[in-house]
Amino acid sequence: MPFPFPSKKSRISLFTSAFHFIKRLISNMTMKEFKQTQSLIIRTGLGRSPLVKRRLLSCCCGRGFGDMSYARLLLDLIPTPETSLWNCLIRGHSVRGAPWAAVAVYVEMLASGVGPNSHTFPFLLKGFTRDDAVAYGDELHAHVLKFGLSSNAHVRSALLRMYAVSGAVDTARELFEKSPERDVVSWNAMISGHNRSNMFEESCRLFAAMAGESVMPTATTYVSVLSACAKMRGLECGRQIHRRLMNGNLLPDLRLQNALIEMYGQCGDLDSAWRVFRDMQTRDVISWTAVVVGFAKSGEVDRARALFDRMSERDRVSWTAMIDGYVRAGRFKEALHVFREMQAAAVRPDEFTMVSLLTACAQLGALEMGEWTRAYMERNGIKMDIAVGNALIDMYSKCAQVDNAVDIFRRMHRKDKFTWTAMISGLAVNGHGEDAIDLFSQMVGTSVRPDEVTYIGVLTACAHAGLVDEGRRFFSSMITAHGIMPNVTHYGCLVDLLGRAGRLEEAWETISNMPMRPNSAVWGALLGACRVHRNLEMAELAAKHLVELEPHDSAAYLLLCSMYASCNKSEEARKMREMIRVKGMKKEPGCSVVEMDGEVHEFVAGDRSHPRTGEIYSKLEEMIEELKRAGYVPDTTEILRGAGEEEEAASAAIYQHSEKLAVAFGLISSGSGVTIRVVKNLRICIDCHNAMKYVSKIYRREIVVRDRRRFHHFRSGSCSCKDYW
DNA sequence: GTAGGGTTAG
Repeated sequence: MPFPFPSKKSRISLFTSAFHFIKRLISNMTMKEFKQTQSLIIRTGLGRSPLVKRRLLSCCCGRGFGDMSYARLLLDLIPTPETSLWNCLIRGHSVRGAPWAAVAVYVEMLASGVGPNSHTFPFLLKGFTRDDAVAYGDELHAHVLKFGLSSNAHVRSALLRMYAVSGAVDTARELFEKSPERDVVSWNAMISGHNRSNMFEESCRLFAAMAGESVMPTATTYVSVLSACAKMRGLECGRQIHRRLMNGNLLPDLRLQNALIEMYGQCGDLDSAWRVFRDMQTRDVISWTAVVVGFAKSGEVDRARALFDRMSERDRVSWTAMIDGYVRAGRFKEALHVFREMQAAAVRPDEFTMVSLLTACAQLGALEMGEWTRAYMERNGIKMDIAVGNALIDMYSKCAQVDNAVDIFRRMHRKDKFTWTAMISGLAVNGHGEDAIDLFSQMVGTSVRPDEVTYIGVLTACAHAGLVDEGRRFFSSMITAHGIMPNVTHYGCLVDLLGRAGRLEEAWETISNMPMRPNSAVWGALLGACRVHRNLEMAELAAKHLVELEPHDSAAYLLLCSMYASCNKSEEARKMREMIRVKGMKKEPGCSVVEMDGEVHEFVAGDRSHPRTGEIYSKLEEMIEELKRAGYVPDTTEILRGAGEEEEAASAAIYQHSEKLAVAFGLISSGSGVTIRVVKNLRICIDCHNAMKYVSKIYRREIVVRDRRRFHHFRSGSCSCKDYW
């Protein structure tokens, strides 16, 4: 039944109420119902009205509903669409995360002879990511100027945001400072933009400057500034803002309370974080996640887990935060377990989850799981961003697969300092010192600046490659060329570098002249060098310092013991053992992990907890016999024992070292020729190092042991470390 | 008939 034909004025009001009706109707509709409604509209004659066409188009482009190709058809039905209609289409593509399509529509609009208006650019730029901003940003900015839209506040804020997401804070600032008026939205865009570029002090400075210009902050402003305080651990600044908020009228506000929890949590003030959380009337998943992260980061991962278990809703962020909490706590197996729970809960992981997962794999040396993670990303279309790339490089390096790490490195289009640092260190610890140094010179040729961690990789590379003079040069160039002051770790590398090369006097001199107190790593490096270069006198001095720094660790004494023994000073060795026993010093329990079929198996010395423990021990027994037949003699100098204990007991203990158990397990649970990879928490002991060489030869297996300091690739009876470690 | 700024994870 057609509508009656009333006067023009009442016709407009009738149409208006019809539009509102249609709008309400359409908002919850499927596309099919929408098309049915549309045919009804056409039949009633309403469809001829440009207003109705616009409404239909607008609904089609809305979020969560509609169909862009159908919207396109509708637009094509309009003879000469004006800017607002094109804007609808542009907005549709933007909210659907397809900024390139939005740009294409914009270009088409221009080609059809229609110019943009002040609404066009906010729509167009809203969906821009970093890459879009880099690709189209400057040209679109030129369009803004050409069409005379640069004085519009909305357009300017959209441009500010665009420059901020691409990391071009300087351009954003220039635009901001040239603005005729700076309203609160543009200040907010500047503050969040600096947050995005990790320039948190500048965010706080802008916040102060804003007050100087009497611009009233909004809730958005406070959220951004609190986030900056959180990231820069600015607890005092954060507290001041909290006080201001309590005196103002903005609280309670969910987003602000979440930002407060986050700020307190990151700054380590868990009591305050908990108080804010406790006093909230309504909490969302972000509130819960923020408090879980707070506990996890302050080392209370079990408390974090207890809260996590109480969450009624868990999204990918909360799951990832929990995984990361275990990674931070060094509980990598549990991290992997949480990931499996996440999958069981059917929550889709993203690239953040992958980074945490890969970090756990790297630390465990779990290559299979790491490879699985990579394949999982490809299967599920999780994008490999720069952080994922960095995590992959690290994972492959820590699993001794340098070639794969290099492959990832080469394929990364963008590289940040973490990328370069991961690759340089990866090459260095895997024994490719020269390549690491080559890479460093390439890095210096780019705009990416090395930091103190990069230099640790560089110095490690020099040490492993025996490049003493280069190492010394790099050490001075870090100050002169890059303004980085060496810390105690750098001095440790330098001592290691000189010590390995047998320049013990220079190493000693370095320690004497360093501007800070040497730590145990520095003395440990010297002691290790003394052992290799058989300088008992200096070793005793180094050990003395080491014991002062770590009185409960027997490592230094054990090393001395073995030196006394090899210098035929058995009486000193005996006294040393006696002292260790009397002082009740403990050796940190050694622990080795080995991955088989994607599962991580953990062994401590004398471990009998493994389900296949019977088989493992009989293999171990057989293995020791084979080794002995081939000429292996157990070396028990590093074994703690009392005066009455016999050699036999000492060898029994040494046979059950965790890495031997791990290798025995590897031999029974993998096919012939398969490489066995073991990750140990301590340095590998002399006897195990020797035994591994025999195993690699007798069983024709490649064995890779990653210990606390480096990799040992055992192949055909010898080790890549050339017996220096 | 439509618009700009924000928070949780690496």
